[in-house]
Amino acid sequence: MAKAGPRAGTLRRQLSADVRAALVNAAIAALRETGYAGASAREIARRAGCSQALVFYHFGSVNDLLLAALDEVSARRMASYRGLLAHATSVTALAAAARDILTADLDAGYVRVLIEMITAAHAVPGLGDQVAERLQPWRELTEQAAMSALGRSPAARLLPPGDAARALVAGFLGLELLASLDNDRAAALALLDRAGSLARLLDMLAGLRLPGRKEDR
Amino acid sequence: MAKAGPRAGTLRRQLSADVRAALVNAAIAALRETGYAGASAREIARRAGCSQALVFYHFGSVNDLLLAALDEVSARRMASYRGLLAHATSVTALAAAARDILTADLDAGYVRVLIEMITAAHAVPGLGDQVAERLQPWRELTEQAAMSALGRSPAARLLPPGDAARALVAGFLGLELLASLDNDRAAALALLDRAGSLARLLDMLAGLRLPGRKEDR
DNA sequence: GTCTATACTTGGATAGAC
DNA sequence: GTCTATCCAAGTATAGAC
Repeated sequence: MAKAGPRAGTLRRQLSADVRAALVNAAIAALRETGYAGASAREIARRAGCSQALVFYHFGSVNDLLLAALDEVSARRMASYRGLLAHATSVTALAAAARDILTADLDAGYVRVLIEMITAAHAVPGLGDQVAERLQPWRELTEQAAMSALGRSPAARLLPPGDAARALVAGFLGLELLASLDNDRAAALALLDRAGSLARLLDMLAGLRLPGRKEDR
Repeated sequence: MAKAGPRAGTLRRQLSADVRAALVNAAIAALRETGYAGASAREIARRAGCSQALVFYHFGSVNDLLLAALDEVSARRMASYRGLLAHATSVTALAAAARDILTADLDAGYVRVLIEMITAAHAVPGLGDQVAERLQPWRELTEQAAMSALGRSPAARLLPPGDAARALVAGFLGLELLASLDNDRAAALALLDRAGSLARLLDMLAGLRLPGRKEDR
């Protein structure tokens, strides 16, 4: 997280890193609670308890700080969920994991941060590519999860993992938007429970058909 | 569209209505192309070719103009799609209609307008309820479509129309977000083609099971 | 009804003291 | 590295001429 740090790890350097971390955390909170428009240098500095000038000293511009905040969110998500998804080897397990993940994301506001940056990217020139870059690892993780869940079942023919991943990510984003609008995340979670039931059906069908197939030598 | 208009429909009144309409159209275009943050009174007036002061004269505030723009978008969507969805009496037909509708929405930028307002509602106090109000008819239309598509098939047990409608709306929003980010709507449409294949499977399953049921007297 | 001009506010970014 | 002070741009909203 430190910029370079080759020489002696002095106290000053440590304090400076603290400020950077505080600014990033404040930026995440501001994005989540007041949106991109409300995430101004002044607002973020107020939350971090420091001067507004430090935003520009440490990050160059507000946008670059917000991108650093998005990086941090991505890193946290990856650390938490990679393990959760690694063992989802059935559609049922994938649906259950998706439910846990959405719950955590809604609580932590990670999806909100993502949505704010995606929406802002539409208006701010050049931001789109940088946001897309940071979304990419997440999409890959989702695709991998879809692959291990669908496995070699016939469902993979009807819905390739790439498409499944896109649908899952889009679903997360859309559900968060609706949940934030009516301030009701229970409905979103109920929907994922339904998905769980459908997943069990899919796994059953896969189980019925798999033995009858005659490929893979 | 006119405010009241009880007396003689003079030329002046007509011209005034034209300005109102021009402002609403300019607001829609601004929301679509520059987002909520870029949809300022100055920008909208520039697009409408009139003075910035007229925004406040006719609509009182920028937010109220943007809500009028959302009303107009809702009205146009309803007029176009109600007929399209009325005859979707199978999941396959529903998927096909959804594909046509998403294509039209992406081209016209209607979903974009909606997303901008939903996202803004998160930050602007009091806006959420007004946006939710305007989203309601759309949700009802979608639910009705889901009902007529699922009909009395067993799928309706696993996925009630209300949940199906929520999933559809969330999917539209999420797909538009992703499509705008990578500037690629082909991927979103390809996904809906996949949904079409799955829908055919669902209809087949429903057809297999329906004859064997013994209720509804 | 429509315009120009302006008061007021907020935000990005920099300068310079410490 | 961190602060205060400041410049400049852009936005909302209103006043007043026409």
